[in-house]
Amino acid sequence: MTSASPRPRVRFAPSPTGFLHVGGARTALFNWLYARKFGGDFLLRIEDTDRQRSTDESTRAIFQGLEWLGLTWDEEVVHQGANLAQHQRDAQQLLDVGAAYRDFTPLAEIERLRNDAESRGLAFRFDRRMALISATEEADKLAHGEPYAIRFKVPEGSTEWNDLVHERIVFPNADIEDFVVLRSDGTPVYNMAVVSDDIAMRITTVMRGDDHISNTPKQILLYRALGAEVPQFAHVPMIHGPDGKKLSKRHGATAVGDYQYQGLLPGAMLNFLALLGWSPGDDTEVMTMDELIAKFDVHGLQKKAGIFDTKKLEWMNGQHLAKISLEELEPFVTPAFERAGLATAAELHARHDWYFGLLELLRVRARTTDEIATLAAHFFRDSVEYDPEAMGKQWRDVAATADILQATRDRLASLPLWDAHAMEDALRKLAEEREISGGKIFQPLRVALTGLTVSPGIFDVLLYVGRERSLGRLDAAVAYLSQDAGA
RNA sequence: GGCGGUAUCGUCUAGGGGACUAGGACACAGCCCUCUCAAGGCUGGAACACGGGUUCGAAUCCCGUUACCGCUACCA
Repeated sequence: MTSASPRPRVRFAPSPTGFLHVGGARTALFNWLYARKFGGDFLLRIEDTDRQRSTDESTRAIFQGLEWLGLTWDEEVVHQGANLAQHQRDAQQLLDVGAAYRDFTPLAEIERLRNDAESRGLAFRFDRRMALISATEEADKLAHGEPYAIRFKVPEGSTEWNDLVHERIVFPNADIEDFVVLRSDGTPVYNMAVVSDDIAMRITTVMRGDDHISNTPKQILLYRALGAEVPQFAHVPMIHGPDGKKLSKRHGATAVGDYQYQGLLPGAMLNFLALLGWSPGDDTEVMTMDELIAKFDVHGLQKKAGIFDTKKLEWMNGQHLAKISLEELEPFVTPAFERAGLATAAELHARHDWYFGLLELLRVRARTTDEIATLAAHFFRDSVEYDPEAMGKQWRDVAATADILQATRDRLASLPLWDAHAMEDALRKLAEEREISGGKIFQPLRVALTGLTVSPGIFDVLLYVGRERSLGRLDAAVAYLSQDAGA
């Protein structure tokens, strides 16, 4: 078995047939963490040999997704499609060393036999003898340019490896048929291309989804036949939807980009993904990237598929939202403010202290950056829209409310300084004089200032809405109520 | 069908023979805090798939069963 190299080289090898999937992102993350942890290299290979399904748009989406997550790769991206000649050379080498043979059986014939067997409920298995022909016959077919596939000659015995997450896995070779490595049109089959590329890229540890476990014995056989060192393998579990089936579009958002668009923080996404299928062994959950790197260990990898729980993702995002520095947070929130049409980045920067103070107020109450923008709306708008439910609840007695709001306005207006403590003292005193609870003043006031029954602390709202606008909103509320009473 | 993988609260997980009356987190419920909402704190319900072994002793080791997932292509 191979020994762990001091400088591991790992890779993430997605097919560009769609957006970056959360499952792929997690596989990339584990590889990335492993590389960072041991000072190795994290490489990216785009497996674009399937011309039908591969698109440049998907390739760009994968780059974009990885960049957003901060999962940067160390060397130039490898495009598998560009390595055709190398794949063919390796397939030819298999032929040269006698590890593979030419199969002139027409593809149509194989398909016919397979369909036959299947219609009778039997499993079709390619029989090596079908391809057995004499040397002169083969020379003749070659001379006539007859097409042939190259098949790997699976040896006797069994193939086993020590998986980093599953420990020992053994496959009897008798269960593996002589698989094609190079099609009759000269293109390599998946397992051939992967092994050829991983050898060329000098990959030391192959960490991928456990749906590849069954491919692994074939690949190990290929490494050996090619005289290459067999890398270590780590098969990480899949991600399933809430119904236990493989995560797919019908489960909702599965593309990393969807979450970026919803206002998730990449750090939260990564933290959540890391914990789905991996555990540091203790109870720590909310971690920075540096902590993840420090704590990452393949022994903490789970064998069982995990279910994607968006509730916990949201919670995780809320934790990160509240914990990272405002400087780190700002670049993610400002675009949300711009999208919501609240202010431009320039306007926000011009009011830096006010803006950051506002963020501090709102971030603990939100679970996404978009939600912060939503909560911030009434701090920007000129007028307030009264929520009918809020009015129904806090402004029931119209005349009394107008009266208390007027009194509130007068007290606040008479304050020499627009200061939270002074405001609280004044309003609590007003409540005392009227023999009512503070809430009886604060709640109607909240509706007047925000139109809603929920908001940050009322004195913070007063402070951040500002003196002029606060008093203006109170005037507007009193006018609105008086008009209502008159009607 | 064959082969392979997996199996602890609804979900993510800790656990690697005795510290398990099975711990933490999300979600849920209640309480506290409190001007509302969050956040935070406390409390509660909630799991070792089943059956056999091995052992003085098993969630932990072995075997079987069941369920789920994957592979079984000249797809990736």
